[in-house]
Amino acid sequence: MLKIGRLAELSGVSVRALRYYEEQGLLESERTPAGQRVYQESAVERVRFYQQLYAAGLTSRHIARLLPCIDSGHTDADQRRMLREQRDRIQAKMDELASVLRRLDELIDLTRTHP
Amino acid sequence: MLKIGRLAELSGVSVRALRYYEEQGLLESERTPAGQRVYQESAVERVRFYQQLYAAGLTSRHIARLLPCIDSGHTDADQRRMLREQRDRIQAKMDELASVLRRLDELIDLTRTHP
DNA sequence: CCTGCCTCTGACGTCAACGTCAGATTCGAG
DNA sequence: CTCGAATCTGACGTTGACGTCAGAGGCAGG
Repeated sequence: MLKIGRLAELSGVSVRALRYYEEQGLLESERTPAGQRVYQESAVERVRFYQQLYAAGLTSRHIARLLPCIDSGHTDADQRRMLREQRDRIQAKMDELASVLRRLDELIDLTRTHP
Repeated sequence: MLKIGRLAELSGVSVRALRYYEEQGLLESERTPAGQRVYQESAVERVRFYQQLYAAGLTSRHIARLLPCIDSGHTDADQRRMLREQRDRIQAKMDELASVLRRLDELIDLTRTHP
């Protein structure tokens, strides 16, 4: 059982971010009688996963729509379509990054021989 | 010789974006006597390259600092450091994307067998 | 000369994922 | 009990890459 500050530490995000995730419907929390948030240990992994998804260019809304798949393993046609959509988008982005990487490497080589 | 609307068409960005690039010092333009912008054909390629760099997570300022390397092929120590910095950042991001891709693929597999 | 589209500058609007601040509570160590 | 640290809600601020709108002027065809 973690309080919000501890979860923030363990998962490497800010307290504000965790409250924001809850606001967006991504992260549930129990409450103490006084109203303080309490999380399961498993929340650490979940928050880290969210960070990866954000870094991959998904929005809160995308993630919210993926949650049912992640939690239940069950999906309707729409969700499966979205999963593939995001998958393809990420693949495309990787290709683009690879292309930029090659160009930067060329530049680096070029400026090593031409200082 | 291209006017701004034509360049926007050919390079796939908005007219507003082109003016913004100029504002940020990324794109020069000649001017007609009446003050309208005129570009070389080579601007098309350049703008497309900028789009790739933006997509790779660089900011206008980053790109502006890279311009001397791109144009002259000469660099000082600071610029070389920055080139490697961006290169490494992009590599790290690709690794992260690859990781997310694997997880999404797992999910897709899982939801194919568990519809 | 008229007209409809293009372009100009300048300025405010947008969107997402938080940062930050204020003021009030609550917790926990001593 | 006390007092500093952590937490709460609510609300406004930030940043980057543009979108959008207003008002004015330029350009080509008929």
